[in-house]
Formats: sequence, C-alpha cells, structure tokens
Amino acid sequence: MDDFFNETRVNQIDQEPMKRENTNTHEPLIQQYQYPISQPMDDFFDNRHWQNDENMQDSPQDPNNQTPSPSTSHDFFDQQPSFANNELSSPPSNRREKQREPCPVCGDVVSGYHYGILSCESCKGFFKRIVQLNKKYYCSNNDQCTITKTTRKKCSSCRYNKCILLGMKREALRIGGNRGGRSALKEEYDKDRANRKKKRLVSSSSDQNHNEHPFQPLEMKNEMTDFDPKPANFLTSFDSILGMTNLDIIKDITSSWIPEEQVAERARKAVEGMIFVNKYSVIDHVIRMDEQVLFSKVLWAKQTAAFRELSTDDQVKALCKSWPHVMCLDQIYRQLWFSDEKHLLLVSGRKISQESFSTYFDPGAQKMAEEIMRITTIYKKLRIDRTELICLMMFSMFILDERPQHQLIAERIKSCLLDHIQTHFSDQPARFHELMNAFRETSELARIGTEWFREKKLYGMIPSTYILSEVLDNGNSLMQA
DNA sequence: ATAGCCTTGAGG
DNA sequence: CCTCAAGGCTAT
Repeated sequence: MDDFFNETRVNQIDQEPMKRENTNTHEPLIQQYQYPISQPMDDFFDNRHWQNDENMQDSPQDPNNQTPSPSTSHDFFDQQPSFANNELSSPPSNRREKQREPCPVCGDVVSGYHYGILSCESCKGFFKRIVQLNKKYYCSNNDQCTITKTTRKKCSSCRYNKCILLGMKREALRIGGNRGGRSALKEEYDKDRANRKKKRLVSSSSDQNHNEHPFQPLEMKNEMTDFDPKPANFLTSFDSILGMTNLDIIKDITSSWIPEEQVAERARKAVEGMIFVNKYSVIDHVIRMDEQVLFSKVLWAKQTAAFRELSTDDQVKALCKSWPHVMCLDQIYRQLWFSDEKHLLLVSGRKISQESFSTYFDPGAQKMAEEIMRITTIYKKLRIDRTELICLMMFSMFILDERPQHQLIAERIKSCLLDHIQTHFSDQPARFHELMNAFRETSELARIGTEWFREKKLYGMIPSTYILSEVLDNGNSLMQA
C-alpha cells in the first residue's frame, strides 16, 4: 500500500518542477473584506475557472514545492569540510557560503544541497537510508527530541521528522537509483543560491546580520515577494516581540499572512489530475491539499516575530502539536470569507454541498465537516474579523505547550487580541469571552480531527508518505480540557 | 546503522 | 573539459 503511494508520488519528480504563475490579481480585493458577513465573496468566486476542478490540466507538478529550509548564522566557521579539496577550482564565494553553513538538521557542516535542502553528509546519508529502505521509526519521547550533532543518532524518528519539516524530499531520491547527472531539483537550488547571495549582499551592506534566525525557509524571500509583501509602511523587522507594541505584533502577524488565492493555487497543483473515485480518494485529495495549506501556514508563522521567539526545535514541536488546530481554523477562515452556509469549500475551490457530505465522506469525516459548518456559524454570528482569526491561529500555536516561554507568548498574543477587540469593538464587552468560547469548540473539533486522522492512519488509509502523517501526527496531548 | 569518502554522469 | 547532487562503498 505504501509502495503504491510512494510510486505515484515519486513518479512526479522526474517531471519538470512546477512553475508558479503570478496569481496575485484577486487577493488585494479579498483582503479588503474585513467583515465577511456583510461582504460575501461568493459571487466573486463563483465564476472562477478554478472553482471546480473538473477541468484540471495535466501539467507537471511538484506536490512538495514548498520547501522550508534554513539559512543561518552561527559559529561553525572554523570547521573545514574534509572533502573540500577541490576548493581552489570553484568560485570562492560559493564555497565559502557552504563552509559556514551549519546543517539545519543537526548543526554539522553542510556539504551541499541534498534532497531539497542544504545539509551535511550524515543527514544526507541518513535520509537516503530511511527512504531507500523504507524504514519506520517511533519516538519514545513523544516526538520531542532535540537533534544536534551529538544527539542525532539517538532518535531516528525525530531526526527524520526534522529532515522532512525542514524541506527534505523523499521524491528527490531517484526511482531507478541511477547515478550521476543533474538533480531534478536543480532549479530550486539555483533559485535558493541566488536568494542567499542577494541576502548576503543586503546584510553585509547594511548591518551585521546578528539577528538572522536559523529557521528560514528556502526561497523565502522569493516566496514572500511573489506572495504578499508586507505593506510599505511596515518595513521594520523585529528581533523579539518584547520590543514590540501589541499593534506591532498584530501588524506583523497579519501582514505576513499568505493570501488564500496563493494557497489555493498551490493546493490545486498538488491534486491536479486526481479525481474523486471513492471516499478514500477524497481523503487522499483533501490531505494532499492540506499538506500544502500547512506549508503555507508554516511559511506564514516563520515570518512572524512571535514564532521566531522559539528555537528551531521548539518551532517544530509547536507545529507538531498545533497543526490540527491550525487546519481547523484555516478551514473556518475559508468558510467565513469565501464560502456560503450550504457548502464546504475545499482549498482548491471545489465545493461540497452539505447534503452530499455522506456521499463524499466516511462517517467520521462527515461529522467533522458538519462541525466545521456549525462552528463557522458561531464565528459568523460574532462577525469575527480577519485579524481576530489570525490572532487565534497564532495563539493556538503556542497555547498547547505548557512550557513557560510558550505560555508567555500565548498570553501576549491573547493580549493583542484583547487590545484589538477593545479598540474596534468597544461596544461589545463580552466579545473576547465569546471568541474564546468559540475557540474552545474549535479545539474540541481539532481533537476529534486528530483521532480521526489516527484511526485512518491505523487502517492504512493515510500513507506515511504524507508529511502530515509522518511529521505531524503526534499531538497526543492536544487538549487541556 | 552511521558517516565520511568515492564514483557517476547530464548538463553547463 | 568541469560541476555537483545523486547513489555506492566500507570502516567504524
């Protein structure tokens, strides 16, 4: 079963990597709508060519196109890769860049691009083994292990998860095991190299890049300029939320938000050519899209000062714990701003009417879909605005971890939300509590969703080739009652 | 199983 | 030619 899915996904990589067209034409319109209820977007969206995906083109695509990966600061400068003996024959800047990169996974010395990211030899070999031999590992520490050069042998499960989350791609392994030649990911690597070069120029000309954070996605600069640049009046980048006002924080997390249309574009590419054959294929379809949604949320989060408060490992852990919440809130966001009360709107734009839930979904998924519809109406009644929803999503990423640092950030986000409400809804003293009540219901749904996901996985209906499945299926203690 | 070093080979 | 990211080999 796994093999079957492996095959289908692996096959896609030999094709040309996906090219992103600029699809940003609608988003400014969308973002103007702060109040979904009074300004329904349905008309606007109903005539879109992508609203139903019957007419999918069969152009090649890369479902894992989104490649988070780090670039770093750090102090491994003095180490020399032992294999860099051809040093003199290559462009010096390029070489030097590689030398000073710590491996994002373990901190060892980077030897080049491997399976999608810059990494060291050992992590390259590790990832290759895992994928080639189709190994499965389990963590006895609730997927909470920290991976460093010295600890990397201790927990293969956490190491592998970290590889995946940082952007290593199983598909980068060749099907036939052919040696030599160029990587299928060459274009990505070239882009990333260009970005790093640009970034180095910028940081060396302006200031020390002492505030560089190690958890930066590959091509992030590109992504964000392609996507949704922060408004010109908000150019400050903060080191820490400690030095920011609540308003700064709100601006920071809302301006990095990746527009729905661009998430949709990515999700559609990921399911191009797939058809709904049966209920299982719907699960497959939805999960494949959700993977893209999640990547977008990761990109978003990593742009924000609040999330950057955490170490790389804590960021990974935070995502592992909160992804069901994030996905629920994102679906609610989609329902509120882009759908109507009668349909569940998938991120691809496909609509599923409430009456046909039972046709498309198994009973568990049906219950969840219905819950989404119900909880959406609660938020709708409250007339939640975009800022509030985005704050709640950020809040959910911290509140599930009991450690003091996480709780502190969660509290801060909460106070931002409170501020926002007091400023814009001063006539509604109960609004904050009502929102938090709705959030509690959303959390309960996320818990149910997690159980559903586990069950499906147990029955082999969610292949472990999915990142969602492999990396993020570990939020055991999701709920505080 | 790990990780350092070696070999390959398409594309520049 | 050369590069460099894939796969391979092997002592630990």
